[in-house]
Amino acid sequence: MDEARGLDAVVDGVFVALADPTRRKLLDLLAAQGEVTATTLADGLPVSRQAVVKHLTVLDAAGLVSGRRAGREVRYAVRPAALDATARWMATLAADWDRRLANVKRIAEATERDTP
Amino acid sequence: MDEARGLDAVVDGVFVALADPTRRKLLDLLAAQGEVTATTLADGLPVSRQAVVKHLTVLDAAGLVSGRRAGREVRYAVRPAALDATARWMATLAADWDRRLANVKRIAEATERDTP
DNA sequence: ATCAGGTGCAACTCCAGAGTTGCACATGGC
DNA sequence: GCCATGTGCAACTCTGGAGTTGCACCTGAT
Repeated sequence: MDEARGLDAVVDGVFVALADPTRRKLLDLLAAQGEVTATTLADGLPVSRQAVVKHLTVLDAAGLVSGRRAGREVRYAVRPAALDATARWMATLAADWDRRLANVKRIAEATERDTP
Repeated sequence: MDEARGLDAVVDGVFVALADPTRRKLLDLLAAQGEVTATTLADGLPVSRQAVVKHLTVLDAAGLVSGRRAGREVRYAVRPAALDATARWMATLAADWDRRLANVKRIAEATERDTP
């Protein structure tokens, strides 16, 4: 098991991770190439390998990627679970807002009708 | 109309907006209270009104909230559309990753079988 | 044994943005 | 007209994070 934190913590990590454009580009590359090393990823980006490693650490903490050693190199790959969980969380939230907005609108109209 | 930008720009704005905990708290309060002023919102948070106003500007740019004047005050409310769009975008992306991972795994196993 | 390519660690610079304070401007109520 | 309340604008501080550089440490290959 790897998730002892609450859903809120997961969601928070994902948002922070996805807020950076370099990290999103990194996820694009990883999704396209499968299992790649940090050095290879740095070749396709305008930043140093160290910067890539730091980003991968953030993405790993967010549960969006994971790396495994293979000899002298570490291959990283994408993990859809956290992204999917956050997507569902957001969809639920959006639906909740819709519901509340409908309520507020209804009440406002009723009040408006009483005091024109 | 209010959306002349691409979907990527919308998604980017939403991620940046949601990455900040104070802004998420702000959205919570807005969703709970319906239409509120910046001053009222600041009362329920450990930050100044000016900070709240800045956050509301970011949230507005992301399409997550909108404010309308009512006399001498500006009432803000939540807008589910951008959140929902981003949620769908993420869900699609997660599904895409799943698909790619299945492919990569299949190819890797085939290669492994050829060169044991 | 030696070399090359990859990783890990640490110290450093730099700037965007989160937050503050202070004041000027508008608007509704009295 | 006067006051209270809310908004808008500008300048300022300060911390976190993105990025860099330099070097030491492994590991696979020859």
